[in-house]
Amino acid sequence: MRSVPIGEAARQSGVKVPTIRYYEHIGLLPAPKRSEGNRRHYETSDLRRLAFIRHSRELGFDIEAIRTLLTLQDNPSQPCATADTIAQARLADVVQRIRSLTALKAELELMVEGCRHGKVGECRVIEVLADHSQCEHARH
Amino acid sequence: MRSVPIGEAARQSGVKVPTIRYYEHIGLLPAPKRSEGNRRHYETSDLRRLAFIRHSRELGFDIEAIRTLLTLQDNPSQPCATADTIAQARLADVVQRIRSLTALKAELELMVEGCRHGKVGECRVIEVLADHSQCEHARH
DNA sequence: CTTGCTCCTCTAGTCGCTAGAGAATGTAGC
DNA sequence: GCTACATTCTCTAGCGACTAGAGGAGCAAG
Repeated sequence: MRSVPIGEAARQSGVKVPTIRYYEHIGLLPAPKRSEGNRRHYETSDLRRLAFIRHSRELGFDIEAIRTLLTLQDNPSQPCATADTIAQARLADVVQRIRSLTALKAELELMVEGCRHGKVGECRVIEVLADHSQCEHARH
Repeated sequence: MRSVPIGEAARQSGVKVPTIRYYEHIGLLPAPKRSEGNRRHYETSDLRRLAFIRHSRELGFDIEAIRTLLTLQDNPSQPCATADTIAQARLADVVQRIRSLTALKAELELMVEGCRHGKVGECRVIEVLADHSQCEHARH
């Protein structure tokens, strides 16, 4: 149980097999040792790195950001300003996204509520889509 | 001023020139008339359709949904159940997205707040990324 | 008639995977 | 050993919704 094949790594990390290979391909995950039959075998350190990547992706960091964060993790004596900046940028992005989605939600709700389930010709959904000015309150 | 070239259509609609051509290419926007010099010229009806597409994209509908919505708009005597269903599905999606982004926001805030701006080795940002269990409260 | 803008078509690239083909390897039961 | 099946391998191509760039033609003003 020192090292596990890719399927087991996938199971443990929650990252799909082709995605793990993809991460190796783009240089995010180091190429692991191979068995005699040319199969990848992952050590605990690889699995940790994979978990880091997965968690970062879940939080919405893009691959380049993760690349930077991993490099930082590999150099623990550096100042963490870069990591902080990346996280803050991501936070700002999330906040912005929530804002615009909330505006969207209000508008979609109005559309859906306004629909009287009759003919398309009188449908508020279609009407609003055709005429942006009908929903100026939530500017987007 | 009956019909306008593609640049002007872009300006009026807020859709970029290559995107307008792309919409034509995928059959979302009908191919407009051409001038002698082979330039596209858009009528008011094209501009209306383009505005519809743009507004729909802003609201996050995907191209296939917009294709359906446009077909509905072209047939106003049909029942609008389909339009309603599409809008409701989109609303449900937005609501879900807001939920998960809000959880994410909480987590990113904790990370960023926890960062003491020292070395990477003690940085909470990196630490949390490496260890998902440190943020179980917001399950994602 | 030249300058500079707009427009044309076409191909290829973006991001982060995902799907599928076709072949080899590993494992469990008989 | 042999067979069946699961897992793995490499490779290429596709997804959505554009975006970028090459290389060329048209057009309006000075």
